Amino acid sequence: MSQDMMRGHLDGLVLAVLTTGPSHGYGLIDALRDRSGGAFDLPEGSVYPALHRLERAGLVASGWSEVAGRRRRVYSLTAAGRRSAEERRSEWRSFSAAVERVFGGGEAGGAAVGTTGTTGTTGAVGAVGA
Amino acid sequence: MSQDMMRGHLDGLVLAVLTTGPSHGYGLIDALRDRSGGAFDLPEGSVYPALHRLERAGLVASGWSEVAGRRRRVYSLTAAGRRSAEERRSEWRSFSAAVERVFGGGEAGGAAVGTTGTTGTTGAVGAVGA
DNA sequence: GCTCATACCTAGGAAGCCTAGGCTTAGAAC
DNA sequence: GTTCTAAGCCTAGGCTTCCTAGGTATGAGC
Repeated sequence: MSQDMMRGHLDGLVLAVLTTGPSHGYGLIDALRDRSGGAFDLPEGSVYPALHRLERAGLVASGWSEVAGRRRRVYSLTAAGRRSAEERRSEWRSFSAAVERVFGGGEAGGAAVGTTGTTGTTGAVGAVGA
Repeated sequence: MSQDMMRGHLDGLVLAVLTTGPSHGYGLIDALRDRSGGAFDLPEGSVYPALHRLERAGLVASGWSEVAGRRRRVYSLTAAGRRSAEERRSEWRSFSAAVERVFGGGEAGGAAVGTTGTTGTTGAVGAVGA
């Protein structure tokens, strides 16, 4: 994978994980890694701020729980969060489909891209080359 | 669609459009809008800096052309740009598949998310609720 | 002459993610 | 008993990227 492709997608992914049940920060990181097949191995510095952002926005709620003498902050979806998770999923689908169209359109080699109506001019390019 | 989901994807999309042939800034905006089915209607302030960035990186080359008395800066892929376009496409495919797995995994309602080995504790959460 | 569409450009701001640190507790190692 | 590792949490600061909002110039239509 690479740098920051997931800008703007993290929140949706976190919400998606939380639709399966409450989780705490560390567990969420693991869940994201597992469910993505190892592709998303997010640093804590990404996930915790995201969770706080989502809580501020009222999409998740948190509570402390004590497990084996250790404090955990457990996050779960609010009603708004559940709605938002659905929205973000369908937004992702649209986005993904659009990207796919753009990437897919370039398959067939030579077709001109169309320079806004004024057709037949694109070929006459000066000093442009590989 | 929404705000800035395409962070980190713009360059790849621009390169993808240019694989079908040279284009200038305005034409590229049109091509992206058309090929995405209207989803990507990018402002010039996004596209021009992206083109300049790509040129600095050696992935596209530009040349001026005169069309109907108007100057156009026409961009085309370099050899490195073609390689990069391919790379970014396959990166997108991986990324997209990973996101799909995360979004898809939440379908079946109640399955616990797994809180890092220490199983059977996630349910015992304090004041967390919708 | 005015407006609109084409066509280019840039400065500045906002947002998001990551790097790099710091904190605590439990359990294992020695 | 001290030290180390892992589980957990957190934040400040920086970098990149995109968008907003402005600017310029030409040709066509009225």
